[in-house]
Parts: sequence; C-alpha cells; structure tokens
Amino acid sequence: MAPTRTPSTPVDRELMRGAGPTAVLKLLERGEMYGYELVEAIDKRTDGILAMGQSTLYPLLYNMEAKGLLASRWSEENARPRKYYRLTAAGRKRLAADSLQWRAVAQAMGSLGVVYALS
Amino acid sequence: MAPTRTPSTPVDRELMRGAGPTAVLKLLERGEMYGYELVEAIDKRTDGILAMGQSTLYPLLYNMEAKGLLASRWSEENARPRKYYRLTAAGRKRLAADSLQWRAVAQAMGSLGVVYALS
DNA sequence: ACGCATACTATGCGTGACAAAGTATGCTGT
DNA sequence: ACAGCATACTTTGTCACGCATAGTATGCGT
Repeated sequence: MAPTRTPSTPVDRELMRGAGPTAVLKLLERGEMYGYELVEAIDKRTDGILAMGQSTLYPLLYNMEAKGLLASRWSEENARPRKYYRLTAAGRKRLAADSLQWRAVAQAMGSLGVVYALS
Repeated sequence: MAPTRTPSTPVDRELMRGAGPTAVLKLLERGEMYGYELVEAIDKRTDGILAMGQSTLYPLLYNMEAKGLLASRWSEENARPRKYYRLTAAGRKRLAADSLQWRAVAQAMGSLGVVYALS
C-alpha cells in the first residue's frame, strides 16, 4: 500500500496567479512531459496545493509555447497521441527570473510578518 | 543621514496577484491607515518588491471594503481629507486564512525546489 | 467490441492589475 | 496673499489569467 497522501486544499488560484507557470517551468527543467502528466505531477509534487484543472493547465501551455518559453512535439505514430513539452532557452531564462521573483516575494512577505523568514 | 534604501524592482504583479490584499490586511492589523499612506508603507516595508500604484491600491481598498474586510471613516473637519481604513472582524479572519495560504504556497514552491524551504 | 480512463481542444465569464487622466485640498516659501 | 507643488482620492478602460463547462478523440483492459 502506497503511503497515504492527504491533499491540502488548493490555494485560491486567483490569489496566486503566476504560480502555475513557474511550477510548469520547474517541472520541465528535468525533461519533457506532456500536459496530462503535468496536471498530475503538479498535484502530487505540491501535495495538492498548486493543483490545477486541465482547463487551466492546457491554455497555460499554449500560452507559454506562444511566448516561446516552451516547445512541443507530438508522440510517435501509433502511440497514444500526446503532446510533449520541453523548455526552450527562453524558458530556462524565465525560470531563473521567476525563481528570483519568488524569492523576493517570500522575502517581502517575511518582512511584513505574513510568513516566517526563509532559512 | 538615513540608511540608503536600494529599492528592488517590483515583482510582476500579474504574476503575484493577491499579494496586495494580504499586504494591506497585514499593515492594517496594527491600526488604521489611509490610502496614500498604505501606498508608501507597502513600498517601504517590502523594499519596493510589492510596490503598487495608486490606481491599483485604491480600487483594491474599495473592493475590500465592499467585501466587508475593511471599514473606513473620513478624517475630521478642517483637516486634510483622508479616508482611514481599518480591519473588520471578517478582515482579521481573512488575514489569518491568507497567511495560511501563503505558508502553503511557500511550502509548495519549496517542494518543487523553486525557493528554499522555510525555516 | 465495449466501456472507461486518458489526453487534448475550445468557449465564455468573472475578476484583479494597472496605465492614464482627472479633481481637489492643504502646506510652504516669498 | 497666493502661486506652486506635494498630497490624496476617484474613475475609466484595457488586458490577461483562472476556471467551469462542454466537447472530441484515442487506446487499453476485459
């Protein structure tokens, strides 16, 4: 039996707009993944906190690809049709920038006393 | 001479929607403040990271008041007209909830390796 | 071969972030 | 006194994202 996961309530995504793109970039840093796989991976890796539905993730992927942050390819013939995404150079750059932004925000929230300071 | 402050570039607020309300709630936790004062306080307290313009903050205040999170009063007669805001009970409740959300997000970002874990 | 889980696409609404432009008040120096 | 500037608030309009809903298509298990 797999260790029981007790999923947290997802954050109000309206509150945390922009967490999605960063999560996607981070997961794709290791290698290519397809949409549906990302939906589940984000859910599991963040214990449900950043979980998002397909109707949020897919448009996000299209958007990021249009911006040149991601590139995609379809799976081979006579395999299940899946669209695999990978980071572009611009995507890596963006990930680095976004990570800095998150650090800054965490710091700002810390200085307001909303969250504890980073270690 | 006051210690020099080197303001950080504000975060892309589109990326971090929702940071504003939390910052406002947190600052009003201590006592009432008026709009313009909040604009500057947020800027200074977060070293420019969460800085937002008047056209962002004022509508935000109206909105939060409409939601019952804040209450306001005008300054006394023959004083400069200022609208002072204070937390309502609902506002305090919301602040507590939002703080938990931020903790969760920070944790999620940590588990993805975007930011370091909280101390 | 049938049904279900997988996997992707498209549409439409609500809402927050923000630039820009406008209005009004009081302090400060001369 | 009064001109000029910083203070202080309001309004309008645009854009982009989050997401619910609905729809389509493919392949695997039995």
